[in-house]
Amino acid sequence: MPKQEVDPTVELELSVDRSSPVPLYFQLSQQLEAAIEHGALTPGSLLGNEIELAARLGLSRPTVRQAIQSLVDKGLLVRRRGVGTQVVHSQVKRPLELSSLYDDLESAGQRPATKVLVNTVVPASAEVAAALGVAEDSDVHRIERLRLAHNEPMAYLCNFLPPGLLGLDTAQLEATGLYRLMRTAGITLHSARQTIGARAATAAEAERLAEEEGAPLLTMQRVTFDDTGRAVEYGTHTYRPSRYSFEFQLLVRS
Amino acid sequence: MPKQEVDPTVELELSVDRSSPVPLYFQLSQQLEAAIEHGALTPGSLLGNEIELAARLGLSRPTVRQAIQSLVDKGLLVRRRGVGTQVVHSQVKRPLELSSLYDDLESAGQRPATKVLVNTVVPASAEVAAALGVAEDSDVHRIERLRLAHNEPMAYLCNFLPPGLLGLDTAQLEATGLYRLMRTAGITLHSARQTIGARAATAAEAERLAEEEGAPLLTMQRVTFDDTGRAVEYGTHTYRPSRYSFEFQLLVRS
DNA sequence: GTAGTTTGATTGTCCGGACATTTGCATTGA
DNA sequence: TCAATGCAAATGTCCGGACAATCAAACTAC
Repeated sequence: MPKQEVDPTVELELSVDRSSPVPLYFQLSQQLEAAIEHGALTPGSLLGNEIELAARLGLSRPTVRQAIQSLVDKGLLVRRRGVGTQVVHSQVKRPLELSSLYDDLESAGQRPATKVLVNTVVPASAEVAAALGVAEDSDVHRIERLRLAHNEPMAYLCNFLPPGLLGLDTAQLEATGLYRLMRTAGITLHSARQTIGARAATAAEAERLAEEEGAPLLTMQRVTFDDTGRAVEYGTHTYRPSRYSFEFQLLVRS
Repeated sequence: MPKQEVDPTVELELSVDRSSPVPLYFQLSQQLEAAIEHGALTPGSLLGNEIELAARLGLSRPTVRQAIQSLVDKGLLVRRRGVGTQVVHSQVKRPLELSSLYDDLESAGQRPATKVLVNTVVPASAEVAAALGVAEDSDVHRIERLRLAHNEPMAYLCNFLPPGLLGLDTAQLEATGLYRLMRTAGITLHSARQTIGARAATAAEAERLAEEEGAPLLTMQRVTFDDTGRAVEYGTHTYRPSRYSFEFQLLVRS
């Protein structure tokens, strides 16, 4: 007699609230994600078939599929036709997201500090104009900031923004990150194009970051677009590699 | 009389082949993507409502939605309830994918060359064992390669693989990339955890890459997992920043 | 004229079903 | 014993419909 595989979801307390305004598929996917997170669904275990799961919850199969699919897109589950849906052996933290350095540091418990060096309006150089898609020599905001952690400089951030998009208050910039300001101003961030590289520090850069001239620096350039396709920010950042590196998770598009 | 907005999809020749084995939603999404790619669907234009589109193609609305959704996930379209579906103002190239340096170079028309320096089996160090999830001192493959473009060294790649996963033929490694070898060996890549940083070159590193000691180097470490959650590769790479930088597109998870 | 209201258009969610395709396992046959 | 066949299970694809939520524009009232 073959070993009877126990369906883990049977023991799981799954339920949906039909009177709630939050979509049913979302309620389900959140519960499944939580179960995976705290180990109720162990990696590698099968996730019992969709039909029965739908029946037990009183949902339709498309709704259950939508919930499962969202977790597959997050990389938490793997589906195999003819086999079933499996929980991926973790290691999955979170995919690379469009996050600000500020948020990264804050979630790492570093209590970042920001010092605004420059907050002014300048004519756009050719490089900035091309990145933001505005006319050369037209007005753009220029912000230069120094990001500190534990009172040590960590990164030098130079950003350009198109005019009239955002009220750029120096006090607010020191209290939070630029991305958070943009979001609260009603800008829907959509995508960004990034380049990460390295180079030797110039004398000016070295001074700002308390490094020596010629020391290796990690560099990042980014143009960010909102959901209408407008470029809303162009940034040129330099990081001290001893204090910061880019860490992220990628999923294979299949 | 208000200006009559012309629905761009009306002029588009969309059609599906029901006898084809390729899914209908996929046929549609490919045609839409192609139309966006070569400009038949201009950025910012509305993509006429789903219901009518479905009717015109003789498809059901869920099928059309599935096609549209896949393009939304790729960042090519934006949906707004009560408004419609818009083509994103381009700038979108491709999202960050789990690609090999080899493929990157090849698609840039650089005809990369690879020189295998080391291809052997060694006992796993603590670091390697932790990354691959194997016992310390157990056997692992070790590969060291030098990647060249235009006869100039560009990157030094050091990789560790668990044993028995792959036949590692030196000739094959020089002819193509490691990732392509893994895929053709039937390994389904799923996700990877990466760290990108910078540091000064040691004397040995400088010699390998034809740089000077202390010159800035771009570094990348990566652990790759297949869809069963096994770690299938751990790599430590160093790049010459004058020859290579990481360039990619991110989408905001919403 | 301006502010608030209605209304039409469009996507979001959800249902219940049908059949196809793939996989793994058990059975059968040589 | 081993290979080929058949079967059951699971996900993949697709349909047609229903109602809800949201947004923008037209409309109305002041």
